[in-house]
Amino acid sequence: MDQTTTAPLRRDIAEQVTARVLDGRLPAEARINEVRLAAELKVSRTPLREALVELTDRGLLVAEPRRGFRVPPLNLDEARKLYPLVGELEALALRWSSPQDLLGLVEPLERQIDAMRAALDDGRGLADLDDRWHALLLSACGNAHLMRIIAQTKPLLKRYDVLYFGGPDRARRSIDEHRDILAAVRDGDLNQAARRLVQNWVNGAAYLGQDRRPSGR
Amino acid sequence: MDQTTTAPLRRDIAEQVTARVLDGRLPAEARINEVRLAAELKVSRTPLREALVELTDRGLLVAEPRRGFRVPPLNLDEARKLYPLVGELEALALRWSSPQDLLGLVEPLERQIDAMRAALDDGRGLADLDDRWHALLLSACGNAHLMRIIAQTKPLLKRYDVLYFGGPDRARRSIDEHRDILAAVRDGDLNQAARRLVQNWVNGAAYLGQDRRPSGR
DNA sequence: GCGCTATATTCTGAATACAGAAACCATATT
DNA sequence: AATATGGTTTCTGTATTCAGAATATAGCGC
Repeated sequence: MDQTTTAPLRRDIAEQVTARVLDGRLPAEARINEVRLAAELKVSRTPLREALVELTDRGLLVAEPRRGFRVPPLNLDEARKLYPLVGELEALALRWSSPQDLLGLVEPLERQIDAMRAALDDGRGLADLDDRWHALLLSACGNAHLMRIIAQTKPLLKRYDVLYFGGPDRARRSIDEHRDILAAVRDGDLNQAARRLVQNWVNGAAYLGQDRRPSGR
Repeated sequence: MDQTTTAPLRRDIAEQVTARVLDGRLPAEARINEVRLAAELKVSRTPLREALVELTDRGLLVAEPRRGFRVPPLNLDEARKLYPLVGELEALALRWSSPQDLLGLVEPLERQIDAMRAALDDGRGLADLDDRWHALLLSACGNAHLMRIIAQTKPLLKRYDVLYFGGPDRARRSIDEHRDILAAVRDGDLNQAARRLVQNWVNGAAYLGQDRRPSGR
């Protein structure tokens, strides 16, 4: 069977650096000190730099000529463009999915929605469930390059995602949107489903502008 | 202009390696010998590897766990998915362009089409003009991430593009399609223009099936 | 002669070393 | 006191070195 294929070190590192950018351990605007970060991650600079180059190519970091890597500033304007972008990319993936395979996904997708309803108050858990739901929905798309692009683009958006944490009202609405998307899938109307999927992301962007309310309740 | 800003070496290297993949000096299936390639490019392995990591992340190369980097095989099925993908990405960029800015582009785009008509027999020059036309058409799109994705995806397709080189008949048809796209832009009907843009790419894919032998022996 | 195993070589992946640019700091000068 | 300036230190970008896996080669047994 499959032996333990040693993944290249840069893969792990890229994931860890991504996590640090998303959770703010590497905050916006921060310059990255390669030696210190390498020490923290217990690796040498070489694979770390390879990971940083990867992330820079995806837009999660920026490289300034002789000044190294930096976490780009948070930019509401950029965020407002990213949400529709991910929406359209996912919509494309959905339209290009195999309709039969999609029908097989209806039931697990339904169950996931139930799970989300049960986790209305757990912001982080809900975000995870949301991610998995979208991933599952798009798992029937055979366009590998599109899927790669989506996977590489979503972290850019996640950086803003964590900011708003819509709260239960937003969560409820999003769950309803998921239900409607799923209904269109069940009907075999992929175009309708795709439109609703875009709308789901666009609606997510709408929550960016307003002040971030602490999730107290 | 600011010329003193030394671009990182990996940028040059990535471009040179891309060129070698596209023109076949690094043929499909070829494994990349890092020391040899570094010697040929007169650089050390470190920035070369950084460039290879970049290109792998874009899908132009593949990395096998402990066997290094490889040029992925040509895959007609992949190509047939890449053309519509680039088409949809460009269509998106067009729909998101500033209508006013687009109107300002109509005249230069018209001139470029004339230049293409004059270069009907020069396959390589024509391909260049085509590239520039599309780049110009999308230059009014302000979505930086989408533009980056497009720029990173097109080389994947170029690998197949050079194979067919449709000939003057295909060229003539493509030029007509460009004219029709431009007409829709002139009318301010971006959706129509976007649809025609997708079709232009899809038609490009149609020329792939022809004279390319598969591997089965 | 053919196949298998042991050994040598090659190559990648990672660590370390080095050179030059940028940032920092302290001092001196107006 | 504020600012310019020279020197020092830090950090990046690149080169080189090292270790271990993968592949090729030669030797050995059958």
